[in-house]
Amino acid sequence: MVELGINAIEEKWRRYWEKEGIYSFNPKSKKKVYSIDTPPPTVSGEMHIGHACSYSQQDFIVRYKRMKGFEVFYPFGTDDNGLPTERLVEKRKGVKARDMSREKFIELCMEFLKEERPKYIQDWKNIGISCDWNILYSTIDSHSRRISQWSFLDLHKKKRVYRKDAPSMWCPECKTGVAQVEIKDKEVDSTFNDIVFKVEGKTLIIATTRPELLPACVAVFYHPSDKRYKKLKGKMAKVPLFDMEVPIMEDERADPEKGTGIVMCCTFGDQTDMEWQKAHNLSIKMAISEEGRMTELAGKYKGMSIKEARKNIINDLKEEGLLIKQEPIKHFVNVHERCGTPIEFIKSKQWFVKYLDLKKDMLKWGEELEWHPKFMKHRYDNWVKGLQWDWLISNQRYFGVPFPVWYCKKCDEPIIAEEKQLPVDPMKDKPFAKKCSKCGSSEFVPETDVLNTWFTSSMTPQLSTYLIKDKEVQKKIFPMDLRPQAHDIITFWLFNTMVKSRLHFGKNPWKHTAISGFVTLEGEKMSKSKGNVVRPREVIEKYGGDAVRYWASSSKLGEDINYQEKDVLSGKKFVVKMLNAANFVFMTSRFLKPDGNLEGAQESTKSDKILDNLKYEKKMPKILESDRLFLKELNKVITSTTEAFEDFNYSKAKLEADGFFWKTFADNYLEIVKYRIYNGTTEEKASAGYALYQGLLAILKMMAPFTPYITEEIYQQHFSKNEGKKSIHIEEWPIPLKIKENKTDDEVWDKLIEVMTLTRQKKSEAKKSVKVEIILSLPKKDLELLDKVLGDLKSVLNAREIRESKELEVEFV
RNA sequence: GGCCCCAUAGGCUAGUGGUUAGACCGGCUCGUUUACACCGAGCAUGCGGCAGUUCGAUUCUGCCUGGGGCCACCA
Repeated sequence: MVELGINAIEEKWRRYWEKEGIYSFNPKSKKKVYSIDTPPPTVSGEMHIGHACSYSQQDFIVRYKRMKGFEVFYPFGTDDNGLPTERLVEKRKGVKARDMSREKFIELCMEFLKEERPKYIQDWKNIGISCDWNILYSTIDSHSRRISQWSFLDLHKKKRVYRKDAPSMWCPECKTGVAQVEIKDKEVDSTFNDIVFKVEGKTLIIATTRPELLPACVAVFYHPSDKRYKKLKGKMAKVPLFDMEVPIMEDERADPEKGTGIVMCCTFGDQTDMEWQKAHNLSIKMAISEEGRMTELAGKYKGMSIKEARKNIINDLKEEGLLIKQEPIKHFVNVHERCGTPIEFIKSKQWFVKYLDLKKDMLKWGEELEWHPKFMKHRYDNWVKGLQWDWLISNQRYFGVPFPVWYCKKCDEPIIAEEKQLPVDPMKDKPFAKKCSKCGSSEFVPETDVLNTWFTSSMTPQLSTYLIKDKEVQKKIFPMDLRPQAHDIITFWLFNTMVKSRLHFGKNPWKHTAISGFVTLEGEKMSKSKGNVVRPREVIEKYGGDAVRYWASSSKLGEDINYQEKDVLSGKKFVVKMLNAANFVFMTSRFLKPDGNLEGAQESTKSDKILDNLKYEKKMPKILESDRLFLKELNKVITSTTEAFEDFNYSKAKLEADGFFWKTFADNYLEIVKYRIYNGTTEEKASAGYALYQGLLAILKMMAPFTPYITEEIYQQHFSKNEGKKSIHIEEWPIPLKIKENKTDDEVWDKLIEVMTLTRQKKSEAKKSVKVEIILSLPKKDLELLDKVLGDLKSVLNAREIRESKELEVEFV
């Protein structure tokens, strides 16, 4: 007696697949390559159910392609550089990056990853993702650093990167630069203050929520069509409290409806202020420091926090009679998602990728990509059309890929590393150049910024492809066939990868993109802050990886899927049913008897009497009519499932294959042949046996992309010795069997099922057992139609006799 | 403010210019124990609203309503 639970079965095959290299990419293969740009998940401790879902969905497609005969290149990577890792390490280790040396912190991050990464990757293995785990990268390893830095070098050569003193988003609380993804909207209470400016001694009232920015005021704007202020054009306005005058200018971005219709521009209160600064070439005044305190510019308010300064300035304005009105309002501001502090714009030297000039091309590139589903392209187009800034790629952080750059200590000229010295750490390494090409100085200072994490992850096609050393093979892999990902990062990952690939290689990185939806719980997006998260580890533990995948296959590509535990339970039911059906087909002694906790498969000894084990016949024996009709139905479902897969419509494929298995195969066909299996002649058994064998094998193959574990279990148990493959997952995708056809086949099969259903109905209405013996009467035309299957019909309905009458009648014996 | 997606039984969903609109979970009525009670058979319940196109609309178009999302703005 061997106790065999579902988790143990899955574990067993997972090990087997790795040991046998079932999913290994063979660079020497003659087959056509199908390559996937697998999303590298951010190492975050534990897999999210959304990951489980979207990686399963891409895996369905990949497994199908593999069975279709492609040499599949399916790498895996983890995205573990940058802020998310820093935060996780800070949280787990209870440290603050800024309280320790940079070196020490980086060391801590690396240690943490070494520990955590394998555990994290295991989650992906557990849901049966069929990656080649030997083609593995991390976005912080030296391989990735080299490629990321090469990307910078190449873009520099192509004059696509530049360094500029520019404002960027900054969190004064965390004292760090902040990326756009880390920003969220928050509604806050604020006050609209009507403040008095003076123009030639006359009062000009301007409304603002940020009076503390008065010292940074550089201009005053009104809308060109605003007649109230037209007369002020070209004049100067005196800023209250601060002894300075600023020009009054026209700009369409000023909204006549808002406040008093005239607005002060302070560098940098918000994005519009930055636009104005640029558009009108205004001077730059920084009233707030990186520490979040008022600068010298603020005079007597210097050193105060933003809040303190606001309070004090308002009091002073009041005292001097320069504050006319205060109105409490609620409005949305951008805040740092971590601490909820409103974002400031702080001017600093940053690196950018120049791409705003390419917007038209970007739209064309998107056009050349095949989107699944199509409508997801709108997100991309929308984003491109709305682009207003070049791509900021430098971050003032610690744990990331360093810029391969030094600066001349004397003249600040950048010195770029050379390709052969990559990967390079400018804080440890020296540039090859001995002297500054501009001023001849030989003293250099390293760049301490790191490349933004998207700068590296936008190189994933190269991060994986370059792990294969053979250049000829690389050409077969890239451009890649498929980029699967979720829709939330179209504007980041997909877009940036597209840009990089175009700038570096002049071509799209992939042919297709498959965009998956989100997992919701009771209709709402899952998120930690809402507390409505489901942990896949627990779900897998309880129901198995196959069951989770089965659930994930029920939603269409691109559509959100609602998580319901009972849907995962359905997956587990499928697994059990499958095993039991195989058990019947082969009449093996192995018997799965699930107990309450769904643990159990066990060997039992109930073998003896049950007919001969199914004998494998490669050649088709003489096929009886109902078996032939069943195989025709099988052919139909093979065709439709294949078509669905070709269209990336895995959910339809699963629906068809699963429905065929449960209804046609298990509930109907098995019942039809049961009597023959137990009591038939050799010929009758052989015919049924052949159809059962081929039917089950095709079902297993069609379901293999969805439930890889149980299909492998059954394949190994019963089929591999005949079929000769090491795994069902490198089997050939089924094709319709060659069998004779008659015009009336569909009609006969449908009639057969109809008569079965109606008879069962009569029995049910009479509250009799389905097995009760009857005398069945059928109209003449039905009898003629069913002529060749009457024997099976009799046995499946337990009819003593089938007679002719006007309509279907059931008489109980 | 711009754009995108969705709307089918109590819940979650499939699907179609003419169909008895199909599953699953749940409900109800039964049955079964020689593959399977995580089973089998049967029953009941459904196309958000208004207009248009059409011989015919749940399906196509427009608007409305409701839900979800992306982007922008937020003096």
